[in-house]
Amino acid sequence: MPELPEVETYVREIAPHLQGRQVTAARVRWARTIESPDPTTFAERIIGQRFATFSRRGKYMLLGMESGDTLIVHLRMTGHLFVLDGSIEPDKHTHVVLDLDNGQRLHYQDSRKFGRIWLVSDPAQVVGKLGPEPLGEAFSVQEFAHKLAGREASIKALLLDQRIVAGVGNIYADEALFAAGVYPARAGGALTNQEIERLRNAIQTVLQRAIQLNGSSLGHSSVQNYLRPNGELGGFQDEHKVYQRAGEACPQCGQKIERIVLAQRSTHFCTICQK
DNA sequence: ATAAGGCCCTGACCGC
DNA sequence: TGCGGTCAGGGCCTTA
Repeated sequence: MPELPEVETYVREIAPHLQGRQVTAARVRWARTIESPDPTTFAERIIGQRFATFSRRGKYMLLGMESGDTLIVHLRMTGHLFVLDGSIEPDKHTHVVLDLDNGQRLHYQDSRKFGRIWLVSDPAQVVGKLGPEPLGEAFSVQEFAHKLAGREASIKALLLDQRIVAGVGNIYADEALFAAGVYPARAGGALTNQEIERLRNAIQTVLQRAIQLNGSSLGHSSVQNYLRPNGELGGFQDEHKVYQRAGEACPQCGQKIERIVLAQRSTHFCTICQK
């Protein structure tokens, strides 16, 4: 599922295909994909606009238009963006199609229909409540410790809370907790300063390595939850130490990796290495 | 304010 | 082969 490294890869790889391109037509084939404005207004408003800037905030892609509007895309579980030749017709899972002035088309495809798209004048109305970027200076040990202080919820649940830190999802939460040697069910407020620092560093290390490898691709050919815009797989799934490896040997100690459910999410960890 | 549970969705997968 | 049930999960919403 697209988390920070996957969205980062998306932004980087799709930018050259969209930079400077003008939208000449827009089709919304599944209305609920467009969160704001309403789908009809969305289509009218985006026609004639030109892509100018490309960035990411948490798991949100921010495509800045020349007009000052921002096209915001959240891929959620199975969303994909592809820039394809205009001769290729959208498949049944393609919910939004933008025609471009060079004959190509931007397809938004999402088999589970969880993903959402916004066209707004102020991105803060969508991403304003997010916590700090985990790879930025704002994600300090002190700030992190402050957010965890007094919290009874599991550290796993808190890592998934985008107001605490933006961009970490189920995969990278499990991998970072393993790398930091922290048991996922521990109450967030019970972590020592040393553990909080280890966890912050682990989040950064894991995310940076995943970005280097263009993210993690999991799933099956027909329900591939993440593909790069060119259709290729990411590479970090081969370096997952615990995620979706229940029953396999821990790469550090050989103990069997366990799977439990926390915050309604599968959670994978080593009973020996994570305390 | 925090925590927990439901909801949205569809395809894969399992048991019969 | 077909059918029904279960599972996965991000973010938002409701409930306690």
